[in-house]
Amino acid sequence: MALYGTDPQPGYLIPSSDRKPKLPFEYRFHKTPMPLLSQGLYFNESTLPNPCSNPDHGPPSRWVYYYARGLLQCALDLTPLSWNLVIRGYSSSSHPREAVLVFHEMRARGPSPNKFTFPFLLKACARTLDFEIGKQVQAYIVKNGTNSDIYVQNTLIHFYGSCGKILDARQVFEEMSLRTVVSWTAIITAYVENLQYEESLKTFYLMRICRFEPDQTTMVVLLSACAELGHLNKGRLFHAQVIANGFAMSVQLGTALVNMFAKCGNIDCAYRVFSIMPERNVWSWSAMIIGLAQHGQAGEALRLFSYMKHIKSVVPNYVTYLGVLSACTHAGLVEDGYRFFHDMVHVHKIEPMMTHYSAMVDTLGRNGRLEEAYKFITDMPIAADGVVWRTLLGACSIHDVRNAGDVREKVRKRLLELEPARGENYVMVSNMYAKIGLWEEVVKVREVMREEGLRKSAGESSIEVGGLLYTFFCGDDSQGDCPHIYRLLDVLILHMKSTIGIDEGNSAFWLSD
DNA sequence: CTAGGGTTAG
Repeated sequence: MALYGTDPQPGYLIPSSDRKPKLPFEYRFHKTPMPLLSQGLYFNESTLPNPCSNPDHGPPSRWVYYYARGLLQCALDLTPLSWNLVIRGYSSSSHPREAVLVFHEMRARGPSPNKFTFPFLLKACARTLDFEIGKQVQAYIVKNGTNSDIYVQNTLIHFYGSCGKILDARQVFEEMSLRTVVSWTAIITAYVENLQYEESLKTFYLMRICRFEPDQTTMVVLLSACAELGHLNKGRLFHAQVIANGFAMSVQLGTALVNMFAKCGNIDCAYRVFSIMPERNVWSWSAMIIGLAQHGQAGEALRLFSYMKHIKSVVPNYVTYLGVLSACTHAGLVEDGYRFFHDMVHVHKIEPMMTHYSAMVDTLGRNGRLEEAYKFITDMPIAADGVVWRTLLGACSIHDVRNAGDVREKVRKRLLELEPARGENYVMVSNMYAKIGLWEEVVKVREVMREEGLRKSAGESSIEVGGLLYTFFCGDDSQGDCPHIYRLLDVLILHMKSTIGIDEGNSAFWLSD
């Protein structure tokens, strides 16, 4: 609930049958003095403030909403503009659903919605992922005759993309008679949001063939696609285009570049971009901290975090803490992990998400503190998910497996109860037993898998060689010289064993299945 | 009064 700030609670509807202007219930019981409608209108249509005109200024105070709604109720002969402003306010607030309710009121007793109404309304539907409502809105748009408006069409693409309906988004895009760079970016974004990164790049090439020039927003989206694909060469190319086009290094563009370089394995370039960014916010800092943590530079990540907080006075958010906790995991800093976790909850009032819990479990587990990790899980205020249990099971497999029987068995039981249909879990359990030589258990687990018809779903990875991206699956031998690849892998494992002392069990664990 | 954007573990 803390997330909702001081907004009014949803579900409040002004009864349309009530002719006499009356203040809403919540309005009457509000503690702070507020302007009374009976003393005349304090706002008119042109001065009605947009409660969310600048999201950086925090959530709007609740009376702004009540006042706006009271105004809609009391005033007669309102133009669509008044309604649109209230719908706009809600669509970018933390209660976007309310925008839809206001729209219903508008249809029931207000003027006819116009072409400005729908972009706001669809934005609200996109934010609430309300596909059914949005679909109805689209039908209404067609009836209303505003479906040829380019703003409406672009928002429709965005809406369908957000709801995971990429085909609907594509259809809207195809049927457009006129497109702008915004339309192209919207459909490219829809592909990225739906994890179809290759398709997003293809659409970009098509965009270029149609002689549209990308802008900053397009580049930001493409860079995030490169980051997800790990496609450093493409990312570099887009970076070059950013420079060649003379695009200003905005916060979003800089953050996207930092993230792309970090995800593609070039932490030095990430840091270089980060250091020349003219402006940074918590997202930029988070991207850099996560990048450093993922590259094993935990000390640097924590130093940066401290610098961000104390010197730059940037307030960390839950993503920043993901990076910080992951740095603690990689550096084996259990006590620091506890301390950061505590700060996150009690100083910054951030409610931990499952990922934060699993990072803590990972930190404890990797340090061999298996009992403690188990207790941490059972003390969590929310039920642990499969990821958390798998994290701890993984820790049981690498730490003192022979003596960890107690925790190990409890974890195995909980995991298989929670996700009995997930093949990967059985593979993990079976490998763990194999490692400590409990072969009869291995046979039992494999038996269960066979009976239930369970298989491990194929893990997917990709690697860039000579500018070409190769995507492959677990056990996939379609990539040409397979024996050669495995021989090379053996050499690499041998090298790791001799340099950092990876033990036999571990490499067997990695290579299984 | 309108459209598209960055950060999320193992």
